[in-house]
Formats: sequence, structure tokens, C-alpha cells
Amino acid sequence: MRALKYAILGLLNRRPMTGYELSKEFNFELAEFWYANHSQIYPELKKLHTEGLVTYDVEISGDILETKRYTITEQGQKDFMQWLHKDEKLQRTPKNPFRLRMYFSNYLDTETRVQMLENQKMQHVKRLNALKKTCEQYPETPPKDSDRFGDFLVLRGAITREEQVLAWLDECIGYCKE
Amino acid sequence: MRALKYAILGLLNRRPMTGYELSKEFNFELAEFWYANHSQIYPELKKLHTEGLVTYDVEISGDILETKRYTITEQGQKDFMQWLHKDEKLQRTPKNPFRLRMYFSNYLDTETRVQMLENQKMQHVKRLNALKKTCEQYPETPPKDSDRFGDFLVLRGAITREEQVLAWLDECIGYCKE
DNA sequence: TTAAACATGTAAGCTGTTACATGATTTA
DNA sequence: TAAATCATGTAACAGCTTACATGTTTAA
Repeated sequence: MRALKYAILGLLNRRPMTGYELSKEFNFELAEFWYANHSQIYPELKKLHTEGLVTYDVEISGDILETKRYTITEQGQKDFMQWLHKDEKLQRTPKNPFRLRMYFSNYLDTETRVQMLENQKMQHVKRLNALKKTCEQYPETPPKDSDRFGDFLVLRGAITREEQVLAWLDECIGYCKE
Repeated sequence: MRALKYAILGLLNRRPMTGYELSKEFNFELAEFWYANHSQIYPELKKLHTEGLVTYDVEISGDILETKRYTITEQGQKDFMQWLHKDEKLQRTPKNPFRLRMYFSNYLDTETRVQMLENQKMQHVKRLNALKKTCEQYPETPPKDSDRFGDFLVLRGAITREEQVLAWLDECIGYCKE
């Protein structure tokens, strides 16, 4: 499937970037639906290069420090667009260790159970607030053909997802206290 | 972290089971938040056995066919309960290849984009309906100290999650058609 | 009698995480 | 001058998927 390959190609299709810049994107911007560590990114870039899907120019920052700025090739763009057009088979529901715990929660007393739910709630509230703040950068829907439109769509998805999780946690707390 | 270990211990804590039965649980009952193939389960059971957390009795079905029925040991129960009481640090948002695609969707024409969203919608509607049907088995909230209470909670979570995804997909379709 | 379900295992390969390893540049 | 950030890589290991491998029992 090689999703990381296409995540990288997609970003490079927007503009040339270094491995380090890609790494930052994955750990901030895209983190709501994709991410990767540098230890995965650098080898993948190497692979994409041998496959002829990207090229790079070496730049010098300061006196010595070399950085490789990667550019997507024509072949890379073709490959990326082909992937983008494919229909996605619904992914399996992602594994969720907290729900696994809740599944077995009848072995916990009510107090502990509620405490755990409240703890999760707190963490999700934080995440939701951060997402809402990011969303303030979009006072209106960005144009459909701009990079920012995709960003906006997934951000909206992340926000409603967090709202749903919070509603579920409240529902659970309600059942536990009944 | 070894979540599979605790998923297995948790199920064996309910009742003794064979690897095959565990496998079925993971691919049907629990699939909304955890799953594993038999190729992962058998080796894990072996490991749990060497760690002294489970034991097994060999049963014969028919004339020859041997099956191992695993039982959790006292040590296994202790280990499981310890895990169950631990507070869960919020997991990273799971990777989502469809959202990755939507992130880059400005390179698709409106028609293709809407078609993809509709396709996802169809698949989620199917899943939602299946979940709702399962939920009919719970005409009322099961008692808090029964196994079925945990099943019910995560089932409710799965249903509201699917509803949220459908709402998001509709929102996206709306933005695309604007 | 044959297909589906029962039943258990191993092997190869891919994905991803954590840790190891090194060094330059910028900012406080 | 020290800390943070920039910058690139490799290694070991954990987790998971797909395929390989074999054979039994049950129900249509």
C-alpha cells in the first residue's frame, strides 16, 4: 500500500521540501490523520529517489551544513495522481486501547471507572481546544482548488470527531452513575 | 505495551477459551476496537504460557483433533487487573488513509471528489446499520457488573462514531458542491 | 462426497517506534 | 556559552499482515 510514499509525494507536489521540513509537517500539520518520524522519512526519501519519483539538490546552510531539498519528478506526479484517483476500501476500525479497557471495565469499581472516563475527557477537551484554535485561521471556507481546502476539510473532521468522543465519554459516565 | 497480551488475558478472564475461539472473538465481537489474526494469537498464547500467565488443557474433538483450552492463572489475573487500573495516556489520532487523500483532494475535480465522498458514505452507512442491528440485542443498559456492560459501552461508541463520520462526509460534500 | 467450518501452527516481509549516532547553526 | 533548533542518517526491535502449511470434523 505504501501510504507514507504517497503522503510524501503529496507534500512534495505542493512544493520542494527537505526531509527535516517533511518531518515537521508530519508531526504538526498532518498529525490529525498521518504522521511519521524522521527515522522513517529519510529511508523512504532514499527509496523514492532510487525509484526516480523524486530528485534533490544539495543546499548549504551557513558554512558547511548540507541539506537536501527534494523535488517531485514528472513520474512521481503521475504516480501520485494515480493513487489519488483510486477508490479507498474502508479501512478497518482503528485499534483503540482505551475502548479495550472500557470493554473489560466491569472488573473496576464505579469510582475508578468514572475517574478514567473523566481523565480521558480532560485530554480530549485539550485536543479539541487546540483544534478549534487552529480552525480560527479559516474564517471562511478556502477555495476548492487551493491546498488549504484539504487542510480545512480534515480539520473539520478532527473537530467533529473530538466532539463525538466527548459526547460518548459523557454518555458512558451517565451509564456508570445510573 | 503489549496490548494484545491484555486483550487475550481479558477474554480468558471471562472464560477459558481455545486459540480458535479467541481468533473468532477478535474478528467479530471486538473488531470495533481491537483485532488480531490467528497468526498473531497462537504465538502470543505460547508466550503467555511460558510466562506463567495462562495454562491449558488438551481436549479431543471427534477422534483425533486436539484443541488447547487456555485458562488464565492467578498470576495472569493479577497482571491483567494491574493493567486495567493503569491510566491511559491519550493515543495519537489513528492514521487515516482516506483523510490523507482528502487532504490532497484539491488535485481532483469536483465530480471525482464528491464521488469518493459518496462511496465512503455508502460503506459507512452499511457499517452503521450492522452496528445498530447488533445494538438491538440490548433493549436496555446491561447491569454495570456484567461482561455485557463493557460490550454495550463500546458498541454505543462505535455507533456514534459512525454517525459522526457520516455527518462529516455530508459536510464535505456540501463544501464541495458550494 | 464435498464444502464449510474447525483447529493449530510457522515464515517472510512490511510498517513503525525507540534508541543510537553525529554534528552545525541560531538565538537567548 | 549554553540551549534550542536545524539537519541527516542507521540499528534494533515490536507489531502486524499475508502467505505457507497441514490436517480434522461437521453439515448440507
